[in-house]
Amino acid sequence: MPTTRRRPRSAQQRYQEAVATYVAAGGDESVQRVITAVNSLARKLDQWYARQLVDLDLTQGEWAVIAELATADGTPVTPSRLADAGNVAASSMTHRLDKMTERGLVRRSPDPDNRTRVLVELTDDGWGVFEAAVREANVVESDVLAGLGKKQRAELADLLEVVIADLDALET
Amino acid sequence: MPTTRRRPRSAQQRYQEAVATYVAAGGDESVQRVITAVNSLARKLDQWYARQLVDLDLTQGEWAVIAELATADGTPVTPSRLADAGNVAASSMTHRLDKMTERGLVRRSPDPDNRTRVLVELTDDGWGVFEAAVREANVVESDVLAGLGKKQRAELADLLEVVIADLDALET
DNA sequence: AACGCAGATTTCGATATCGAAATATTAGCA
DNA sequence: TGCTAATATTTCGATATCGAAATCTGCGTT
Repeated sequence: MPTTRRRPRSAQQRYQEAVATYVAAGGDESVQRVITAVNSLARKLDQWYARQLVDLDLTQGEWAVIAELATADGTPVTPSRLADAGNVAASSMTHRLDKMTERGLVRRSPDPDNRTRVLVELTDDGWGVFEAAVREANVVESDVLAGLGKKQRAELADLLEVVIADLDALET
Repeated sequence: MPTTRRRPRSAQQRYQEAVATYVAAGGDESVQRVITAVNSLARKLDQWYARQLVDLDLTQGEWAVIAELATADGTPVTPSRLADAGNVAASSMTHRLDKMTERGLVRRSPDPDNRTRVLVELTDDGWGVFEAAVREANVVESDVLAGLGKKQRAELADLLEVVIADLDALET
């Protein structure tokens, strides 16, 4: 144990200092409050997801693939789309899919319309893992939002959805 | 060019399908709307940050270190704290700090109070990079929030801050 | 004061990721 | 049709990350 055992600053305190620092460095306050909050929250969630994924013997990258495939909603998904979605190089996705195929989580098949393409799908096992993970994650996520009432959650979601709706227009 | 050039689904469409899928898999709707929105937004921001960081010749991991040090606000920062903050193993942080030290972005010094510890600080060059990055990022971030008025931004930030304030209580 | 335990960092071998080049197929055009 | 440019995926060598073990320091007990 170190001589001086510093208590770690609270997430709230760290958030406030971060906003102040970003503003001091030239950011707009109204922007930084929102963006910093979103990023802080997402990173904290990632930490919790990582712990839960250990139980399922999945890496965060593998989970990203499963989630992307599960939410594709019938649309065919190619390796390159998965790479984009996961912020990862296409060559990394090749290896990742190799391992996930070996484990029986996903299946590769040639695109009937275009032989340069490969389509990736979840297997039944893959779907099973997805549903187990969602139910487990929902527990933590509910706790995270426990401080907000039903009305506040809806308000928050509405505002975030406005931002998301604008997102595509920014893709230059 | 493939035979069928599918237009990629909009971010909004993908978000809505994701929420529907998570709910179908057993998640609460009021939870999934918020959490999915936060995660979608954060990942989209990460993509844009990655592009901007190329200009500064920084990886996302290196940026995470710089941001953590910049927002530490005078508090001493150890390698293990940086590893935690960046969701990365302590041994990876050792290597990352080696390279950043070589480049003159950060400085390691022994903790005067405890010789098992190492304290990490930004150099003047490191601060310069931080400020340049914040100003550049603020441009994109402002665009992302362009659809919200001043009042709505404040409302959104207020709600997110409630969630953040509750975060520490969940650290078991 | 000496001992053993706990914490922080680094070292080391295995694995994952990256970027560039290679391969294969398709689209567009003369 | 034949040719060239573009796209999707994989291969390959270099680098980054991981987890376990090693090293070192400081704390607490006897």
